Amino acid sequence: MITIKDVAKEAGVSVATISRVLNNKPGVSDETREKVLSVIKRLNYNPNLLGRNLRRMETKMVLVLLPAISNPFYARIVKGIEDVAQKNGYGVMLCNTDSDIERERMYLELLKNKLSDGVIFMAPEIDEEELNDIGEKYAVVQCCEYKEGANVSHVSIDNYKASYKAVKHLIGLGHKHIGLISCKNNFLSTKHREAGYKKALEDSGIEFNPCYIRHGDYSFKSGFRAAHGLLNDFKEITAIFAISDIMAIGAIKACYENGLKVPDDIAIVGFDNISFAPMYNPSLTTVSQPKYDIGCTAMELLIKQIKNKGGNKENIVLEHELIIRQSTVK
Amino acid sequence: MITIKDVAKEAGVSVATISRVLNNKPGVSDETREKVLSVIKRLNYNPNLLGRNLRRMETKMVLVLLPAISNPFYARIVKGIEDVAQKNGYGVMLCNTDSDIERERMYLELLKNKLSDGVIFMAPEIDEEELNDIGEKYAVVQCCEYKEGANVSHVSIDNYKASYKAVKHLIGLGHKHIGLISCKNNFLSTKHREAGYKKALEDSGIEFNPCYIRHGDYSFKSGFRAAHGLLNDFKEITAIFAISDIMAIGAIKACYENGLKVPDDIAIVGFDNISFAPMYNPSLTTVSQPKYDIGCTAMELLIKQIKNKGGNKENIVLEHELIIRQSTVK
DNA sequence: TATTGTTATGTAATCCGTTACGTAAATTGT
DNA sequence: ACAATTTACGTAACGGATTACATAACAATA
Repeated sequence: MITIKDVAKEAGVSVATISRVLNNKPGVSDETREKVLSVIKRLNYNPNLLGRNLRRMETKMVLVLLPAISNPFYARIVKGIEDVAQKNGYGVMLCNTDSDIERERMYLELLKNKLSDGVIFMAPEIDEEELNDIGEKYAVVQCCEYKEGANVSHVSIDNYKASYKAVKHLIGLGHKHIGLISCKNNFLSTKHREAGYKKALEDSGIEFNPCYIRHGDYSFKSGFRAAHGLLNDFKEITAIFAISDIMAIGAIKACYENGLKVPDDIAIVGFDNISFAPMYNPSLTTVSQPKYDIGCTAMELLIKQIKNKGGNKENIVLEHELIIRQSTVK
Repeated sequence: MITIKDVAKEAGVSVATISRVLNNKPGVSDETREKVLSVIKRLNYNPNLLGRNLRRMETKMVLVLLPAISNPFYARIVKGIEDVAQKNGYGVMLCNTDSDIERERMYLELLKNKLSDGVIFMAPEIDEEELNDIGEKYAVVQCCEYKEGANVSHVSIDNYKASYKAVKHLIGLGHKHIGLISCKNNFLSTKHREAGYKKALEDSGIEFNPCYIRHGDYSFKSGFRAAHGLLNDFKEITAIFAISDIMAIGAIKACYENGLKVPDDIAIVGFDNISFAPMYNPSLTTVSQPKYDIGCTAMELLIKQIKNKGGNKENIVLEHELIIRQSTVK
């Protein structure tokens, strides 16, 4: 392997000069600089970042922990993160936690072991306390999903308002019996979306029926089953709001298999506006999160923290938007 | 920051002993070992891997370069890669290249700079020569998509046979005018899938009509447009084969918007069996690749190369399967 | 001419953990 | 009881790049 020493010897200068050239530092004559550069090229030298990183005690790498890359919801967010990262000279490592706390902890080792300068959680599995501990020592940002108690920055939308708006849309179309497909988990977004659903009903003088809520796990199948159950048990239901697009799509599929047409017989609203939402048949009415901006903002917060050695915690709420498509209106 | 020296001082032993305990090496008495472990826990010490990696000249990290994490096709493959990696003590960094050769090169620096022990390409943008150069010095595996000329291992299916089988399925259902939605790119898979299409027609005595081929870019929209064009220009077409599921889904959507029912009026076949294929309405007939196994195999090959310092190039072809769903048969 | 400042470059310490080698003590064998 | 072996540890070199500090050459100023 070629090291900085080899280059120094070949160019007839010291390693310090090579280092200065590599890092574009002043104090090197143009002549020497060019000679060094040509030797670097000739020897095909690549600086060993393990050495540099050890010395500088930084890696210019950040960790992004996501429950599943298969979830299309994250794609645009990650794009935002990557674009900002690249602009600032950072690399991004995406890591799948599979919503498994052990895997999450395993990847967090990369942070503790100095192999990464900071971390963005898409949906932390660890609890408030652990998150807090990490947040005290390292640069951490939560993105979309977050733990309320933890003193750790986050970027998200107002899920309560968004959900409220989605259900109000259905009510505005004349629906009075509206099912909800939610999830059994501790996510704050879930709690807020359920609360928004209830508030919208209440504000419109519609009585809340707890039996109209079914629980899935964000999967297509769970959405399918939940909708199937709702439609069988409550013939009066004419609309369903699902707290994720994938479950909403499962619900549409269930409607069709039950001989019901969407939106003619049943209206469906999802949440997230994943890339498949406009592709589906019928295309899906849903709440759009400004995913790209969320990603950009999260990365910007993280970089700020890295630079300030962990200072400034901030919480940022971005605007959502209801996108009306075929699944509620012809 | 707490270093190995602090731990050594606190435990009253030398750094060598700490290191031996950290790495489970022999030559430490049980008593000392326990004392060291308790100090490590008490001080909340995390070894700095930058030091270790520099000394060992390895990182136990591998790079996975994929064109877009938003493409659901890669999800299961990545899962396979990760599972095998974890079993062998490797971490996986996923990196989005956006099919951008510069971004790809940027991430390849991580390999050249020793921040990663090897790389798996999902679809290399760099040409044969560059790939060859990298393959000579580093551990490299190509996964699914590959460059034929490069002397670099790959894992894939037989796209020619798979495509042949898909088109034969349509012919077996009585279709004689079959459109093809392909892509304009240099992927070998594309070439092979087109060739399989032609061969299937030929073997069944159906004349190949070059106008029946339209080109997309793997996107939903491009599939939509291609199908739209085909249906408008050639009323006799009763079936369409798309070389990717997403384009096939675009095609289905186009059919519905043209007032044609799938599969009653038009049969559609896709390729890849992404997670959305069974969810779609109608569910999509498609060619399934053993994605999880492909991922596992690729990672196994890579680990073998890392251990053998770049030796043994291997090419492995895994079996595909045609999955028949609603889009071709009621 | 003596002094000060500037520029280009080199020397060596440093970052943290690993490991080859050395040593002293304990154990075994005869 | 003595030599040979084993065990448990320590010392210091090492990996590659960075950087504080030192130095030498030269120019500018008084």
